[in-house]
Amino acid sequence: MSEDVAAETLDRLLAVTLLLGADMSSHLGARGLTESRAGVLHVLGQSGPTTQRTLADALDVAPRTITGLVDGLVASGHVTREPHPTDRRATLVTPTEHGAAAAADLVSGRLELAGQLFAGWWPDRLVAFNDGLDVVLDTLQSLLEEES
Amino acid sequence: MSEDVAAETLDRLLAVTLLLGADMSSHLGARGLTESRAGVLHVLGQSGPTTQRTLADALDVAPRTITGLVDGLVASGHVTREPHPTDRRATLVTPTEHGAAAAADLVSGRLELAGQLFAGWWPDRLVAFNDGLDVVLDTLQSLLEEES
DNA sequence: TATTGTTATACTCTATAACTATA
DNA sequence: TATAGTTATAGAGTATAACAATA
Repeated sequence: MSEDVAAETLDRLLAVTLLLGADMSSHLGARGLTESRAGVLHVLGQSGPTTQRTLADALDVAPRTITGLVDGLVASGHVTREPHPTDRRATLVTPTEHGAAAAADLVSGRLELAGQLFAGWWPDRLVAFNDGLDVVLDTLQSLLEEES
Repeated sequence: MSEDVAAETLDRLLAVTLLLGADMSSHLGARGLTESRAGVLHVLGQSGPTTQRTLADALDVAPRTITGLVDGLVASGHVTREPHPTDRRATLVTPTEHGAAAAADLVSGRLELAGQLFAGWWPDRLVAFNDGLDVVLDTLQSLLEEES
């Protein structure tokens, strides 16, 4: 009985991830961004001009991948490559005005989405749902640590 | 105040989707499958031998994409291409024993994951969480319809 | 010797257009 | 004429290995 409900819940959770992903990437596409490139922009928005090596570590991705992502962001005018002031090996990736505006748009878009999703919820329900997500998050983290 | 909680909740939901995706694909990778190829196998498990055209419609993907996915599944021994008995244009994609076993494994793996995630939850909490997900699902569907 | 970022290469997924064989 | 599946081509993301320049 409870197992059926658990399976249903997982199904719903998976369906939510699908739709959430679709919604996010439709917003990104409208701004000429992809998910990975938006991730780079997001890190830049929080840390300011950043080394590609730092970006690779922050996004847990190979340095070569950052090269490609930054190539794309430079081509679309979201970002520039500047020489590092003290380390001549490194380059600093810096958002342009256009890129900073896009990053700000994404943040406000996420706030708007949060509002749309949870607007009609009375506080207790929202808090309970949030707690539930927290438990799921912890469990998933433990599971992933076990596997690795 | 409530807006902050909403934003936090969305953040947690996004974090859950990330970890869930990581967990799923680690299981898939262990079986030599990718997400899309597992989707093909899943459809085959439910419908039996299937035309590539039908697969493309079921997965909402271009026919050319199915060609690639089936190529991969044939190479990994999960699937065979058989001539269609009456329509010589079409090919029937059929799971091998290995493919059928992998599909069954994925189903039981998902049940196991559901158990691990929600095992310790008392029924009321699980039902409430499930209802919350349902609301989120409905809202997301309306949002996506608006956009398109 | 270690690190930064590159080129080279390869694999997966997706998509469009043009084409062949068949219905 | 329409359909099934293909080749051709392209772009996105990821990954490994080898390498140049610099620390």
